[in-house]
Amino acid sequence: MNEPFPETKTHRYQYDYPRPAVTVDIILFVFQEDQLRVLLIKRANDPFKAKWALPGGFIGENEDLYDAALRELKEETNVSNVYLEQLYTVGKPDRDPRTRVITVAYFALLSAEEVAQQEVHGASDAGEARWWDIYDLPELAFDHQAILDYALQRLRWKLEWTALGFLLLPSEFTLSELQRVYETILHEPLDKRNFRRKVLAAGVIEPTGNMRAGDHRPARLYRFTATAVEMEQARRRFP
Amino acid sequence: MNEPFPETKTHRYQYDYPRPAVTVDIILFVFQEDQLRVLLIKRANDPFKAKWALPGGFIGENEDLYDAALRELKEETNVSNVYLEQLYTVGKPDRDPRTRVITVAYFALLSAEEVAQQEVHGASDAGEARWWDIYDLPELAFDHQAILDYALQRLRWKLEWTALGFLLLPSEFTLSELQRVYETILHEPLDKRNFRRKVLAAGVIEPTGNMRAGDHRPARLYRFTATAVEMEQARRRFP
DNA sequence: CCAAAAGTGTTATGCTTACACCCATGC
DNA sequence: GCATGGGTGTAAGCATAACACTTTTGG
Repeated sequence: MNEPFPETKTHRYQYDYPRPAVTVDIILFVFQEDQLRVLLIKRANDPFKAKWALPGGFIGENEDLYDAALRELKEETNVSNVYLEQLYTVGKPDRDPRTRVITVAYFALLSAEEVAQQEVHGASDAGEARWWDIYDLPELAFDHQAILDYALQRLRWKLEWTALGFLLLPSEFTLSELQRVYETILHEPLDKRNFRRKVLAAGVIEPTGNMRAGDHRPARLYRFTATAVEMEQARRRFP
Repeated sequence: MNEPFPETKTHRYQYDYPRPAVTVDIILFVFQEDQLRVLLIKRANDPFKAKWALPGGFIGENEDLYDAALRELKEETNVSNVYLEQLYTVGKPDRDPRTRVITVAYFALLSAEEVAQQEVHGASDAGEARWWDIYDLPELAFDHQAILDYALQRLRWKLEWTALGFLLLPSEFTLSELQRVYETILHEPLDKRNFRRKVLAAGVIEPTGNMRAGDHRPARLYRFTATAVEMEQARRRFP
């Protein structure tokens, strides 16, 4: 073996002009225990050691941005069936004190069913990972608070104009559960009758015929319709 | 002088991991002669030699993405007073055959007044530059057609939900002129009375008191209100 | 039988749409 | 006086918002 560099040295990539490092960070939203939560990872190293940060990492040499986000998500949370949408690209020169980093932020929605199936805690090699209530966050590393604020803004907006709410729920859900998702994300109470009329009129959900037995009167279960899913799939990607 | 490399060789920038090149490209819209137009530059070199491409270039080593877009715009068109908004980031590994390039696309709106003041043709050192009717475009280099399609979609959407139309007009304009902007961008005819009622009710424009003398009955001139401009300024930036 | 959540209709209001004619000016 | 674009109102239909009681179950 005739390595060009000794083993203790890393390989060097050389370019004629300076290049920034490019990462993807992911804002992964879930709805658990009547809370809207995001996944954060406690940083093991400086800078911002012991602060919480969005999961993410460097893009591969021959990897599409979307694929990189999927891969990071898979590495961190072991989920693959997820709604993923590009959010924004940040690139202030000093946002990472080590080197120039440009970050393409994605936001992701994970259904409750998949959250239950996955073991997310400690899944990261970057440090401790846990879910945080969006309305009770710790101090965040880098400019991640601003990215998260923007993600929440976009999520709210999409909720009002598209039919994204059910992506955070299991495949069968009651209208009250759906309403709680909306109320939690929008952070305001909604009128029950108007909510039901509106969501039913939109034609994005249909009754499954099943009922959810509970402590009290059983509730009709709904699923989202195939066309609603397709519409979101079509909208989510560039262009 | 003890240069580490001979003059004929460029300096080398070295990193431990591969890094993509990062560029900003700009979709610059103007409204001229009842057409919605974009600025394109004819490529002088391969790849895609003699094809038309969006103006853009590499980000500086210590330059914010937004600033890079502003600088490129200034270099290409000599304009600085412009509405600029981040559109999308594309990064398919093979979109540029030479090397891995990630492009942050911005879209920009230039008022008619400024277009008139600037000399845009030939302003680019990258080759011939000219305005193209958005509905009669040449074949484009790279994935620029897809980026442009997306920019147009976003422009239409913003036009319906915000009050962006007047950014393409001179500071004083008639309601008919404003309506023509909307009709051209949305690519559909609008009802004159409804259009006027709606735009006036929105409170984003106000009469200046002046009249435009023309071939026929003079038309009232309007300006957009200070609050409307501020609202757009506030909305445009991340977060 | 009581607590708790599910479910259900009507009215008033404002917004959107469709639609046709007179007005002021230059030539 | 005529051609050209500027300017104006109304009625119908539709979506939204406000609002309170009955139903079904488990304990």
